[in-house]
Amino acid sequence: MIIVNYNATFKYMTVTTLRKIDLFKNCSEAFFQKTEEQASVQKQSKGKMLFLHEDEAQNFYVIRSGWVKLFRETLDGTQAVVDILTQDHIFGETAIFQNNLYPYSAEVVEPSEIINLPLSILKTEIKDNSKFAYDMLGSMARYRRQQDREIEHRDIQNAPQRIGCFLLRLTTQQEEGSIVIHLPYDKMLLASRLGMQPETFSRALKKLQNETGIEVKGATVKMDTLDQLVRYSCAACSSEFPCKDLGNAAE
Amino acid sequence: MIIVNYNATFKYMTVTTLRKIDLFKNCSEAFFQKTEEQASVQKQSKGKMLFLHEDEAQNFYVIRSGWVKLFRETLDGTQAVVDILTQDHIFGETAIFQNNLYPYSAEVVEPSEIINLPLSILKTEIKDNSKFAYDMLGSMARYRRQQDREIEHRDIQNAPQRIGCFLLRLTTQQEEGSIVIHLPYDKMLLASRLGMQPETFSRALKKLQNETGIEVKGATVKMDTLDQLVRYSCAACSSEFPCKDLGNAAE
DNA sequence: CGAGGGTTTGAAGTGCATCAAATAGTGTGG
DNA sequence: CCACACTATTTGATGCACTTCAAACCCTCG
Repeated sequence: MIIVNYNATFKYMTVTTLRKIDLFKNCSEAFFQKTEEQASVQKQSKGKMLFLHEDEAQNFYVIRSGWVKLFRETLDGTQAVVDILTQDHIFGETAIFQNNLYPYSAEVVEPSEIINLPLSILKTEIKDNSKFAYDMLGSMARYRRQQDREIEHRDIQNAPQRIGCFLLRLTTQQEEGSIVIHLPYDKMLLASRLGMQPETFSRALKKLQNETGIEVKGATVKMDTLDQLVRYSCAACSSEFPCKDLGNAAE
Repeated sequence: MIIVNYNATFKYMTVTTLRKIDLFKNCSEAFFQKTEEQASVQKQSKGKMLFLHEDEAQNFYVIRSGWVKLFRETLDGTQAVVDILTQDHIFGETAIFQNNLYPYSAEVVEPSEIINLPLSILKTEIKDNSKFAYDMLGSMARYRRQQDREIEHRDIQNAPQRIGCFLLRLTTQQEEGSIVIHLPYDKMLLASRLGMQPETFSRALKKLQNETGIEVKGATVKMDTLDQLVRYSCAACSSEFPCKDLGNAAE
């Protein structure tokens, strides 16, 4: 009896989570009902591989909490990070358009709650609900824009600037007084996210301190104002400063 | 009278061109009729700017022939190439999802024929025709995949390998005997497309010759077999060799 | 407390960028 | 058809940013 109730709660929470996600705002009741019936939610710990690049895809995923790394690797094991996602983001969904093969591997990098849903539900909703298809196109377009920016950054920003830019995108919209940022995951991962070595990250962060007067202690970054950081990082970027609106696959 | 006939021919050709493009295969007759009425085709020469980053967007574009560069630039004029497109590819269409602002600038880099179409036609078709919306999602997913690969390449391939990889993607599927490739546009542009300086491109191409035995003369590249090139470039990539199926915005 | 990873620091090497200049190629007007 | 002007491409020399390898330090968690 306890188990049944627990599952019921879980499933209820799943739909609640999905309803809060902007991408699903125009989804049909049929969609939500099917997700309620077929979702499974799992608590995953660091290191768990959810699927591998080129795996046959049955499901897509929604992150309820935690962090997940998407990446690909070459035969010799060198790995390239595609993205690192958190709460309310979806992944694995593009397999629908890729012959049902995942275009990257997915690994949990912080303790996470992951919602697991059949791709078929999503596919049906896209085909039957043109509003949702439209929203999904918008989401893809934003993601594409973000990837373009990523390529640009790696072309024209140096390591300290890339870190500064990343920090700026972590700040919440209107900060007042002293600004405090917590790095969302460990520095090794951050380095790979930004396309550099951990050693380079460490040195670049130190340089960023000297150049902009931010204070770094462990995973905490403090500063009085964003101005310095903006002047330092955004000079080497084609976007104007409050550049957070570029969005992501789940928005 | 002559002018009228000429325009009629032009418009007829426009629709013919669009019908051949895979992305539009499921478009409605209403769509094709509207494009016939509202399309304008222009011959553009090298250097022509079609629109600027952040411009208010009214139209999207289809390339009938030639080459177009999409790029963004920082205040100091440094530019980052987003993509370089040719025949049957569309661009500017994502402005629909970006508050009607173009997310990049577009410049003609070789003499080109460009078809000019109102975004409203496309938007209507997406909303009314779920098959087309679905195809468009597929196209976006493939583009996204391609961008992911681009980031990966810049991370883990060096300059000569990136050139080799690019050459491999230029070869047509089943080559027999001696293989000849013509570089599609000038080397400066190619360099920026691959994220390197012209000087680096020149040296890297020479290195690629020494390492793989390809013969380069001007814009022509000759080789007996792809094997050498595959071994040299694809080692530093997460995709298996015939990796051309990754597609593009127009496919 | 000790083991094992994350992080920092140091030293050296490498690849690409940059600056400068020579050379090749292309289109122009005479 | 040639010479000039201009641009693309190549070559050389040098510098810098990031990587790599190695070792120390630090943290946290059993």
